[in-house]
Amino acid sequence: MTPAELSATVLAAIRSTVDAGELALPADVLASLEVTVERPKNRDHGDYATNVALQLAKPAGRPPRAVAELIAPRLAEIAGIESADVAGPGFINVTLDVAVQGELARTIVLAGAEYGHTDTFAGQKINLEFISANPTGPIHIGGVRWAAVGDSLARILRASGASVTSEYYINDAGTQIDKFAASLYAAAQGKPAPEDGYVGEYIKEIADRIVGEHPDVTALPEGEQLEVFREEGLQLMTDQIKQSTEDFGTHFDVWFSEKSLHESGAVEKALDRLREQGHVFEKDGAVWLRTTDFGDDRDRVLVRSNGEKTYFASDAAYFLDKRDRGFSPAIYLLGADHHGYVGRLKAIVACAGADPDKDIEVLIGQFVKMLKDGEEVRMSKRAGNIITIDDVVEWIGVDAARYALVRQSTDSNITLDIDLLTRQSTDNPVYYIQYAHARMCSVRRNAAEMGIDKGPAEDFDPGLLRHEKENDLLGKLGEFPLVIAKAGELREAHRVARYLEELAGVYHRFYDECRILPKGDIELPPELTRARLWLAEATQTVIANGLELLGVSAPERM
RNA sequence: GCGCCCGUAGCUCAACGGAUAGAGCAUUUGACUACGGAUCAAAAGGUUGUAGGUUCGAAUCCUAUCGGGCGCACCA
Repeated sequence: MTPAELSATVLAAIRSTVDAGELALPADVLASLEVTVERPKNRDHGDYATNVALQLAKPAGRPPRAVAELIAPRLAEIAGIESADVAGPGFINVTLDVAVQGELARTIVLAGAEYGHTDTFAGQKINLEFISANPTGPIHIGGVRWAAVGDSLARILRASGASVTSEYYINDAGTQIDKFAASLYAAAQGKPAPEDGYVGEYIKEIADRIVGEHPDVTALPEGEQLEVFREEGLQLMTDQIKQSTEDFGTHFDVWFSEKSLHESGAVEKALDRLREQGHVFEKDGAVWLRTTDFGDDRDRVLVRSNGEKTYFASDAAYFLDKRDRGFSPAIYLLGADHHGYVGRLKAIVACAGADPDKDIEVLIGQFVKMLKDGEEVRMSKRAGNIITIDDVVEWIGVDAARYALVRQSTDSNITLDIDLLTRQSTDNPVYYIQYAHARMCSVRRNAAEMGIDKGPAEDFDPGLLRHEKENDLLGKLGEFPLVIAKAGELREAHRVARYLEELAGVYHRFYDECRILPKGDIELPPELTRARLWLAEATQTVIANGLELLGVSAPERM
């Protein structure tokens, strides 16, 4: 019995208690009631515990324990439930029959890669935009965090049934691109970089490549040269970013060009649509959007008095484009330096007649801080000390990098010690998880050599899995679908990572105490060996499925 | 000044408003005739920054305050 099935069972028991006239509950309370069951930390509290009686105490007008005393006996009568006891302030602790619990192993193995997937977000069409760093340089360590988190979030939401389009917004219009072109031009000419230009080593490399492919370029008039450097540089830089993210296991379904919004007239059209909604006005020769109507702290300029459209105008056009493509919500994953954008983005949505509470979500992630020799490293493109996504991959590999970045809540600043990273230290918990997976694979290899396998599904006897460590493991395996759904609902990918660490721990402890294969004078009933092979394979399945959600490999050997 | 995020073990971090706040690293001590020791067992480590409040129950919610990070453009 899975936790979800148990929740439904508890709900049914409550309904029948109400139907029998033993418990009075307002109809709306009963209709909207969500029963949660959880694995108690203390195993004296049964296999699962629910606090539903505590929640119902007030609407029922009865003490929580009294409510629990009504529900528990009905649960205890249900087939598969060994006992249901009232404890503490009114928790109901449920213990399942061993075989009912063990059945989960067969369920998981048969479901395979599908286990953990639910239809929680079925029907939702979600747009998930992340990184979207300017194509004027390689993705640095800050962007890498979003590459790991955003990509994992996309996978998690898909696993819970959502249709997700991952998207990278390329800021290929505007003055920063002019500066980029001018910087390339200067580098090619051997001149010092322009003021406020881009300086890194990569500028020289790109300039050299362009000159290599267009030997005549330096002979052209300056204006034409700038045009070549702009177009070619943009292309090369974008290609590099695409390559880097793909190498990192992060895939974008859509690469969206800001320039295309201008060229297609989408920005103009967006301005018209906002005008129709009545939130556009003119002042001091500029065109403004009255975002203060919707909680922004000041109104924003759409078209400057010199006639140039602002970045904000293309932001508005971009959101409308997403909306026209049918997404709700459009999720933006932004760095902490952009949190001031939340208000204005929401205001765009409201001004466009959409619902800022439903059609857009802005997730703010905190920065990655770096330590070297015990001191914080301040990156600056000017100082040429930027650490890129490719550097990180080269040092520790994709698995360790993605894991280190995704295992922590994006609400927290994280600190990465570069010395530790470059030393490829094995204290990264990702190895603990991968090792559990590799260990299971090794057991299966050994079993195969001994001519043993888990046997056909109909011969699996779930009632044999009665060891305490087996019970722990089964309980943890059962949580997986809920963890994924919760991580998706809260947009918190790190929950999956933390869960896998717990699961790997429970597996290692099971492995330590419960021998799977016979050896020498260790006697093991063949049917127990087979049952444990089912359990171990179920664990392997869940670890592999979980790592897949994080974009981390599940190696068969390490 | 206004706004967003954070403050939990020596360090890095967890904890749908739930029962005795948990892991890893580091420290101390055990288990190598190993189904892979990249493991396991155990010890030690905490007034959840501080002070109030809300309730059956607060690390979590509210208020104040202290400390840290990041923002407050006709820049992109």
